[in-house]
Amino acid sequence: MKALEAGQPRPLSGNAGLVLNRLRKLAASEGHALDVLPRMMVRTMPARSELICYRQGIGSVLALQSGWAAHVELLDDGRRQFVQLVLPGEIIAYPNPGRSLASSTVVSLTPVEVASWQLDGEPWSLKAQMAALGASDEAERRCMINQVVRIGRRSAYERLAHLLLEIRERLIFSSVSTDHEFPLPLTQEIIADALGLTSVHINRTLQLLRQEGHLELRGGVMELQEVRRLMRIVDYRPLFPVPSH
Amino acid sequence: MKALEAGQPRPLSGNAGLVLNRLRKLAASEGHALDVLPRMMVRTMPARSELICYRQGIGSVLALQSGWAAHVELLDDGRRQFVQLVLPGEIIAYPNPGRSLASSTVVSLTPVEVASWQLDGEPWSLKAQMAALGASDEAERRCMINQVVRIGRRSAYERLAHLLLEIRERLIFSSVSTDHEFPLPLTQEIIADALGLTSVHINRTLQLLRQEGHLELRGGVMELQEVRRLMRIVDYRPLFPVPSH
DNA sequence: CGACGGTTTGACAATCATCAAATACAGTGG
DNA sequence: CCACTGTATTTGATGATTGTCAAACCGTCG
Repeated sequence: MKALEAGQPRPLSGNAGLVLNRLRKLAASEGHALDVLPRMMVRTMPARSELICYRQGIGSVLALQSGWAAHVELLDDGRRQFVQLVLPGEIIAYPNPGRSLASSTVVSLTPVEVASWQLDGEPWSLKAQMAALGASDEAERRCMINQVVRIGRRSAYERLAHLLLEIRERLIFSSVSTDHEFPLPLTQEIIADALGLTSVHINRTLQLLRQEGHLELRGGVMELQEVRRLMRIVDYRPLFPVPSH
Repeated sequence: MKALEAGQPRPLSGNAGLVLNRLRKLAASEGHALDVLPRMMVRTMPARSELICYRQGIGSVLALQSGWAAHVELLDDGRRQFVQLVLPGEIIAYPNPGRSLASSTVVSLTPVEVASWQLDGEPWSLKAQMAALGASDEAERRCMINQVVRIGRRSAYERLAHLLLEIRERLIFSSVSTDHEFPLPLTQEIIADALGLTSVHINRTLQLLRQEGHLELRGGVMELQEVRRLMRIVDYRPLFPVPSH
């Protein structure tokens, strides 16, 4: 039931960058202005750490300063399902008034830096923070809906392409990647457990997508080709409203 | 984008029963006392109505006074996935400060009565209401996690049994059914679209479960046999903490 | 009765899982 | 720098689960 033990917590010096930036954007989308966050602490943890544990109390806001994580569920015969990925910059969990127990377990998929801070401050600041967290929650919910539809009603081919498109969009939103390339530090087995497939099948599907010229993957960097076309092919709908131009 | 049009809204006379009862229980689990709700309106709608529509504004709390509904997603080639069922007594949607747009479409699966009321009142009452809605949200999130794991990592046999067990538990929690019987007014096609399978396969799996003596289904009433055993077989974990005794 | 929606059945095909082994790759210590 | 170890990827062969298509059946309602 303990978690978040590795690494010494240290105050965050320079860039609260990713996290703060993303929360600003989310707050803005709700019509709130978010300037600064309370003093952050950062803790480094290796891959496969439990960042939070189901039913554990949540005292502060936790976010991924860097690295990847996921909400995970295990069946008693060893089957594993990643319910939802948590990408760099995104919120891991936060204390929601009234329900401050974690509703699922979150593990790191890579080495991570976990930022944490108390949810407080001046009323106006707090309001902006809550708005940002609410918007984050909302986005998370949409991702989970995507996840259900992907797994429930799409072929392996579609699942994989759709997930990659979603990762791309979320990473772009958090300003960690540009239009056509993004880091993908996941093993094929992890991808499999995120998509309800086997790693063998992920491997073959990946090859197929590569053969058909939809993607290139070298050294943990994914490059999707002709994103718009791929979106049409697998019926991908943007999570965030597209800026009209 | 319009919704909730059929039926005349009428004030709820007698029993706000199910909904109120369930919210009371949820509030209590958060340490709040919920006595009464603001004046409710009830509206009757046929099956297949859109109760709320994705991105539609939500002005009041909506709950299922009676009947069944579901959050639904459609792919452009006609594939359908029910992301989550909404059972009698449960909340359909409510205006969350900061994010008051519906995050998915909800349709009725049977004729329904939709109760609605404004989220207001004395501060202490409002607080209790928010606590109840928060707890409802939390339960919903757990259901969605269940849904992802079911679809992602379980066989057809397990999926069906697991879903039935979940429906049973939720209906018991809302006091609409007793220990060993519950109404199941869903077609096999609806169940299929909830489980990411085809109706043909649902049919065969149902027969199998029946043959093995796990269930009996007559006239829309489901009777699960030896619930504890079935729970063990499909690794079902209760949504709500079991009252210790 | 006829029509309609839902269920049931059968034959067959496709997708995806399983198992096992080979290959590539990264880190570690000599 | 190289062998050595462990983990991740790739490949092949085979099988199980689930989907597809089509038709028959059944109950209800007009």
